[in-house]
Amino acid sequence: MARAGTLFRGIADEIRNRITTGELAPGTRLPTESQLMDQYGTSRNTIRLALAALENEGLIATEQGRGSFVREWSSLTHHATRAERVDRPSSSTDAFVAEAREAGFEPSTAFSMRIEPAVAEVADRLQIPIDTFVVLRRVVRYIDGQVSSRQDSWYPMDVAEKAGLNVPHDIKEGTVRAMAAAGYVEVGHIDEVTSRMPSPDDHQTLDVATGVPVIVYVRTAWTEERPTRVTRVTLPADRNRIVYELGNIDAYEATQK
Amino acid sequence: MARAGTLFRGIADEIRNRITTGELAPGTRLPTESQLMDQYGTSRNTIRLALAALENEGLIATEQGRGSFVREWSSLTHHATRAERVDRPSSSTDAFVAEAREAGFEPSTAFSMRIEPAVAEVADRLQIPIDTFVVLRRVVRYIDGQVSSRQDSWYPMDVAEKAGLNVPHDIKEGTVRAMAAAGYVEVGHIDEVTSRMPSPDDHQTLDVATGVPVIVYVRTAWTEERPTRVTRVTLPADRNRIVYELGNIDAYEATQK
DNA sequence: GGTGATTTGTGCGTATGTATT
DNA sequence: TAATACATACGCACAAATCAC
Repeated sequence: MARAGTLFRGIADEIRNRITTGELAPGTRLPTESQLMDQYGTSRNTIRLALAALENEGLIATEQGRGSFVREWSSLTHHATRAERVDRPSSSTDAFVAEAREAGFEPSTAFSMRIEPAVAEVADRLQIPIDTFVVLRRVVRYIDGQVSSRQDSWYPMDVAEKAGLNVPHDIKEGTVRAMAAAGYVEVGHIDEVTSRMPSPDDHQTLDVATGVPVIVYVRTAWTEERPTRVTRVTLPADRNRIVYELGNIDAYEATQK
Repeated sequence: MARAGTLFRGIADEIRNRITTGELAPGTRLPTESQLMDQYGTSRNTIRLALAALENEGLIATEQGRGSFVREWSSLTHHATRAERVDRPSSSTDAFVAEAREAGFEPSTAFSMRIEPAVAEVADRLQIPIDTFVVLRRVVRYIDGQVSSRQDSWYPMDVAEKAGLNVPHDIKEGTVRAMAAAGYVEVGHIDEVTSRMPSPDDHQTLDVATGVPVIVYVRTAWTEERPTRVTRVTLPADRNRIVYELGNIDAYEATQK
């Protein structure tokens, strides 16, 4: 019962302990605000400060009319190196579907395409002038109806046209393979991984709650000649992790047996 | 002036707009709570709800007695693939120092070592029983006196002894090279990248503010025979990004000229 | 160096709205 | 419909940190 300097922090500490020790398991409902007021002999305001602190740490979620609940952080693996490897039979989407089904979930995807002027983030990486038109292909992935990730890929206009990417539907063999068939063979890429709190817009489009950051990685891929693709993947951190497999994977898998 | 459903959200929206449009630049001080009360004709409580929302989005930082300020998100690059490459002359620490100096900062590092029983997170990855003793080597990196990252590496006892890693000081040639010299040649690794809100402990040890997530990646490395190392790097997201360079980097660098 | 003014932090109370049960 | 529970908004007081003089 180590009460910290202030009342509400002390209360938050105690509840946090009960969560991290497992006494309050994920999904468990916390006592109501009234009960906590009685229990700690404080005002409702103080209780709400404590609960707000825990919510912003991603530990609990409060729902109007229902109560506060201990939040669960499951994690589906996003294979950053496996998804787009040309020498493997699975395309990016297929890897997601396989992973989800294996974990016992029902995956689905929504696809869209549009042509837009390149913003600085994209133009710089593609080495083209800002506002040059580019093709944006978006894939939103769902798990059991909830958004799992959003993936935006931008292609230079000429590359997209020659590879047939400027079409409003999914490409079964995968865009990387379609580009390779058109002569644009990717020989490398750079991934920039960052994390931030969701904007109000993200709360809607990604269905991500308060206290849960999003992971963002931006992949710039190129051929021997020039950059040909920028892909940005945005993932709610409470249900995703990114995995990079590098080097001799077989040696590791052998140790698992 | 699109006021959302509630007062404090509408106020937060307006201030957020002034920040994202650049009208309020990083470092700028916001109006005081009293001024905002007058400006919006609301109670202090409502103003504080709006400011708290912005703080938890990582947009502003409030300091007792001073005011609220627009937060800056700079980003130093953490080279995940470059740091430990054996075929390059720089060790992990050196890469950090070079990167920081190049960006005009003054880097420093603190090192420590201890022997401890392996927790599940480590034991599972090293394929050893829980509570088996392992060597933990910790590197805390600083930029201008502020923590930039914390790196913990765990080694199986026998590996650490043969490679001379169970010593309480830095190893100049790098631990990966020292292990290779002892016959433990890494042939691959897996990185698991996640993000979460800082715990109260992180707030202290990592000097990370409210509304700023931390990025965590756990690297499991192995030789042809078995896992030999688990490294966990924890980075405050407001001043770091992780970069993976894969494939033919030279081709990309050529396009930059 | 100190004092008072300013500014945010903590805590109390009350009332009403809205979603759920 | 009624009761419960969280959300929003008002008010007040004092503490703690900072700043200007």
